[in-house]
Amino acid sequence: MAIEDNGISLGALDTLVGYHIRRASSLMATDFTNAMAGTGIRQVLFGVLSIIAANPGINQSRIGEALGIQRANMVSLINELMAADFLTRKVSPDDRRAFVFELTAHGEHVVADALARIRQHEERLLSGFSAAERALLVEMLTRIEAVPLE
Amino acid sequence: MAIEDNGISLGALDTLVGYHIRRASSLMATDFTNAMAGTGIRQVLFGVLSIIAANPGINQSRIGEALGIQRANMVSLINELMAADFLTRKVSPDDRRAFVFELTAHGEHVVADALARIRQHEERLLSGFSAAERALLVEMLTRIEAVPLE
DNA sequence: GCATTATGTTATGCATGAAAACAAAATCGT
DNA sequence: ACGATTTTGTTTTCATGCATAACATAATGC
Repeated sequence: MAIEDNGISLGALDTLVGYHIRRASSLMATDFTNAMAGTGIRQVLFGVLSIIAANPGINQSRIGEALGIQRANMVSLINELMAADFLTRKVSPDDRRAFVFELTAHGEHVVADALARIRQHEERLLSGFSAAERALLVEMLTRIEAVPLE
Repeated sequence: MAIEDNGISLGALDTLVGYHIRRASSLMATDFTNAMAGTGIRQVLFGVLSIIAANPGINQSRIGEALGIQRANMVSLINELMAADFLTRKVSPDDRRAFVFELTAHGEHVVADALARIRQHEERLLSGFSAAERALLVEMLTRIEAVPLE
């Protein structure tokens, strides 16, 4: 059983993939927050913006579907992004219940800026990884994401 | 840019390691919760128990240090585990401010049961991974954990 | 045309994590 | 030995994330 720098053993956690994913996720989230300080962009919000940028005209439910966010929790996220003038929202011509979204010019700019910061942030945390290693890591994580939970 | 099963593109997210770690973490957390239903054990609680099991006599601050949990947030976790009779807490002979912890017999039993469930849960989500791949994944994640955030 | 499903919404609860401030004890520096 | 500093556990508070239930309105299926 490996002993950490601080002399504390992780015990069973040491070999649990889930634990290390959780820790890495928390760590990256913290650095992400720091990297985005002052921009008002959080991980989820960037996710939503990225989906809209790549799928203009997408509706709320499908954004949530892509990101694993429930319909109910999408509402306040969209409100937040609308209030910040990152999005335009129109009633779908095909479905009067649904809204379709696009980025505003301001939103486009913010996404570009955020992306630059995020790339620096990832570079900072993944400087020890070659491009091939990063791709391999993403590929492995994607395989986990692909597992159905019943 | 890759298109997902549902026909929605992830856009910039697609190549961001942080996004995939976040998604995998959330996914594993959900399945963990299901796997532990009825036991009262959550990811954090198992973490604390595992640290105590591997380092009997450890104090509260150092548990938090090992897991990246702040002192303030350790308090209610410990209270919860004490209330469930998983732990014994004694004042440290070396430091009258500090408590030292050990698992109760009940706690030992619960950890063993939880670990069995967790191994099944990991097996379920990582069935597509060889032992070498799992080790590689953990090794890569550990390298991220090792990066100082200033 | 009626039952069912989909979309967006409100409200609520629980869990996580960060921050500030505190008392009591230990440690450090001189 | 004594005063300043640090450490330990604690309370309180806040922001965020994620889940569930229930609802009105619109679309779809039979």
